[in-house]
Amino acid sequence: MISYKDKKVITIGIVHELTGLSERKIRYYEERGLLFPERSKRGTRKYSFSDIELLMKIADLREDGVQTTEIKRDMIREKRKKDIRSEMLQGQLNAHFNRRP
Amino acid sequence: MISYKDKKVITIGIVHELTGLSERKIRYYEERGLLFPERSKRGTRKYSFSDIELLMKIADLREDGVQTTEIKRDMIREKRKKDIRSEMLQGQLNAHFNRRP
DNA sequence: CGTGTAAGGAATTCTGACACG
DNA sequence: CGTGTAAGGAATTCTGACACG
Repeated sequence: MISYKDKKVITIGIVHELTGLSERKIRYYEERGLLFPERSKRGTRKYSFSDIELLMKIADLREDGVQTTEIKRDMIREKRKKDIRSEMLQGQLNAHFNRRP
Repeated sequence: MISYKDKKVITIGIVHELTGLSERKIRYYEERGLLFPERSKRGTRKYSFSDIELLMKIADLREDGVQTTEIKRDMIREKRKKDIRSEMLQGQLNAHFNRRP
């Protein structure tokens, strides 16, 4: 289920090229818990294409004056909804095929 | 038709991490015309996931003693075949729908 | 709170070259 | 031919801090 889109391989300089965001901003949004780049052996941050898309969304929201705390809250809400939907789907599949989960 | 797989965004250090090939080898295969990374503004090489897959194939062939010249020749042959196939397909489509290309 | 900037160090990348085989 | 390595410079990245608002 994880493809190229989620592989963390892009350095912060390239992310800056791709998004136009300053490295300061990119690091700050991480500090606020909005995204989680991996680290290479020597400690440099590595981002995925998904991270880049997320950063663009964050940039849009920030332009509208939305604070990072609110952005984080919304992200958590959305994730919860998504988790519930996949739980329900899984439950229905179980009911049909397993009888006993 | 171009997706994340072909976007050139990965620095040589990460390519080395991912493939296990030395930077020397990676640059040399480029010198021999086997792959074509892009350059960032400041001149650092940028590779795609496709490039990484290609590098793994090259590494396998090199292990079998195949020279870079032969590898290049084979790659050109394959590309030609592929081009011909898509030309033929295009021709058939034209014949069916256009009558006159 | 969100972002810029100067600071200093450590790690990265680049090129051209010499070495060996 | 294919690859390692030492060399020197330029660019990158990192962290912690101060500034402003």
